Formats: sequence, C-alpha cells, structure tokens
Amino acid sequence: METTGLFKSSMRFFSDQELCYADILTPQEALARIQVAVLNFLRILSSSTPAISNLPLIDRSSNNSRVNQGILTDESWIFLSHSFSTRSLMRANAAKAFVRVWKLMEMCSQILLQEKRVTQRELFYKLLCDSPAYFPTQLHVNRTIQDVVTLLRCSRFSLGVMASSRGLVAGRLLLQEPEQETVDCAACGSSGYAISGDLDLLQKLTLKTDARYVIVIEKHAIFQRLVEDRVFNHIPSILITAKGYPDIATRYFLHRISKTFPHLPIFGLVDWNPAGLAILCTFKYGSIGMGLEAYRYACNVKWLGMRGDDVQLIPQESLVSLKPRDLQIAKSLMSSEILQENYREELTLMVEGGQKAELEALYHNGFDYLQKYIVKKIIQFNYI
DNA sequence: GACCGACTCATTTTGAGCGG
DNA sequence: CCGCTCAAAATGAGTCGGTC
Repeated sequence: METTGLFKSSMRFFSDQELCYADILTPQEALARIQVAVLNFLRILSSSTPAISNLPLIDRSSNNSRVNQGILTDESWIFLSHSFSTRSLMRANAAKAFVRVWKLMEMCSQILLQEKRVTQRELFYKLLCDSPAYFPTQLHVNRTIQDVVTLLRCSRFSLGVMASSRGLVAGRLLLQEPEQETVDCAACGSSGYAISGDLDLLQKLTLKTDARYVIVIEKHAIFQRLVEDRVFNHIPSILITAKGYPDIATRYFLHRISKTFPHLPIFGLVDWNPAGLAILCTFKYGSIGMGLEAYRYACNVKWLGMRGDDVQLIPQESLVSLKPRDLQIAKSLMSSEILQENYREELTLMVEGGQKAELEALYHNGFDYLQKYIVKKIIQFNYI
C-alpha cells in the first residue's frame, strides 16, 4: 500500500506533511473529537450497507518511525509518519483492543465532562473494576491510552490523563506558578523540587535562572549527592533527574527549560553501561513507543559522562562484566540509525571491553571527586 | 511459508511495606 | 537492620497465532 521500503532506503528530511503529531486541546475540544469519533462510528446506522468500520490509528511500530536529522542544527528526533494500523472488531484477535479503545474513550469523556484529571494508575483501577476482562493489567490501559492518542490526534494530557511524575529539579532556578509564591530550587533541601505530572501547570510556570548549564542525572542517589554538596553554587547550573527512564513530565520540563533558555547547554550524566546510553537517548531523541507525543520533548543533550575515557579514573574492581541483557540493549542501540557516530564509537568501546561501570564508582576518589570531575569535563569541553 | 499484530517477559531506577 | 516483594515509570525482545 505504501512504499515504506523505498522511503527507508532513501532517507529524506522531514516535512510537515509527513510528520504526524498530537494536538494540545482544551477539555471541550477533546470532548468534541470523541464525539466526532462516535458519530463516525454511528454512520453505520444510516448506511445502506451497514458494516462496523475499523479504527484507523497511526502505526507505532518501528516501521513507521522516521528520524529527523537537522540540516542547520545538530538536533535530531524521532517522529512517526502516516502509516496506519487498525483496530477492528471483525478480526477475533483485535476485537478486544477495539472494545478497549471505546471503553477508554467513554471513561475519558466522563473525566473531561467533570473537568478532572486522573493518573494512569487511577484509570487502571477504575477500568479494572468496570471491565476486568478487557483491562487485566496496567499495560493494557497504557497501550490503549496511546491508541486513543493516535486515533484522536491529541496529547495524552488533553484527554485528562496525568502521569505521576518522578522527576526532580534543583539548583539555580526560580519557578512561579500563577498566583503562587515563587519557588527557589536552590533552597529546597537535598530532595529537590518535585516536577509535577500536570503538564498544563508546567506550561504555565514562569521560569527564571542565572545558571549557565543544565545537568541531567540518571540516578537519584547521584542527584542527592550533588544537591547536598550544593554543586550549583560552584557550577552555576540547574540539576534534573528522572530516576531512571524519563517520564513525559520530566522530558517536557527539560524541553521547556531548553526552549526558554536556548543558550544553556544541557549535559547528561549517566552510568557507563548500555542502559545509561539508552536513557540519554530517550532524553535526546524521544521514544517510538510514546508515538505522537515523543518528538515534542526531544532536546539536545550532550553526553558528559561517564564515557570510555573515564574508566581509568575508577578502581579496576568496580568494573562489572556486561550481562546478556546489556549486550542486547547495545545491539538494539547499534541498529538504530539515529545514533550519532561518536556515540556509536563509545558503545563499540564498551562492548569490546566487555565491562560496565556505575557513576558511584567515582566516589572511590573521595566524595567530592564527582564535583571536580564535572567541572573538569565542562571546562575542557569534554563532552559529545 | 512469510508477515504482522497482540501479548508476555525481561530490565532500569527508586521507594514502600513486610517479615525474620 | 537487611533482604524480599511489589509498585510505578520507562524501553525492548521474543513468542504465538491468524491472515494472505
């Protein structure tokens, strides 16, 4: 039907026509889209040849993913093109997914009518109680939400669904919610300031900073260490952690910072293992699974550490050999065409050495070593 | 038999709760 | 107090079964 093979073999730069995206809507607009979907469905009643129509969704598999490589900038991101996959009531296999989409839309319309917001977790419990046969696990709910997002072409947040966020921020940043007191992220203790899952609220925040860098940290423990040491007083910076793979809210927040202060470089501090690089890439390029929402939040993160050169800084015994799972992630990263060349080289180095290391290994040189390490790397422009 | 989609399972991070 | 399990947010690979 579509010449995806041809498309793939000759990479093109994106244009707006190819890019599928999710709109940010008001509750009323989102409701209207659901109603349009229902009306389309009900057209079978007046049809002379009644048949239940399929739901056209944007394909979220890797086949339909495209990589944008900026011509003028060095930014890249992943986005989805217009290939369709369908949820049909006619095929036995897909019937449940078809019903799930409608059940979820019903739930969403109720939420939107009341102008409320729920977390994915709440939605799961509600749906589990209403129709356990269709939503046995949280995963079913999450997938169906993404289905509805691609069907209605609106963001998850527009549907009234929040993600409970795990992200934290600290450092030289002043946040002000409308009609609220200003929050100073340098003064909120070692735990930092929790990034809200309410994207609407994040969008309304007024941001002020005198920082010169943004540092994204993979692990909470490292984040705490740096905040406790008041690193942002020595290095004027904003510290952000997502505690592992970043959720949407944290990515959105980072994206807002990078758009508000485009001159600030963003540095990533991750473990020296394939999963660390994967986390960095999720910040940098977005992910396919999040489909239409992912590209919106990509930002140009530079890889500060740990990298191959840093292995000599840590004791030999803190190196651990790569497990099969690590090699699997490495292979997957390698096969991605988006991975830039110097990242590829680092990854090759990691696989050939067969060993990985955690950021905590730098503590062996003293607890304040991590700070010196970061300063040294930044002033030497030692990042890629 | 090939291919595609749905589902299951594995892995990362952290924190909470429970029992020995 | 330590380890275990579960929960929550992610991502990806493998398998099974139906359709062409």
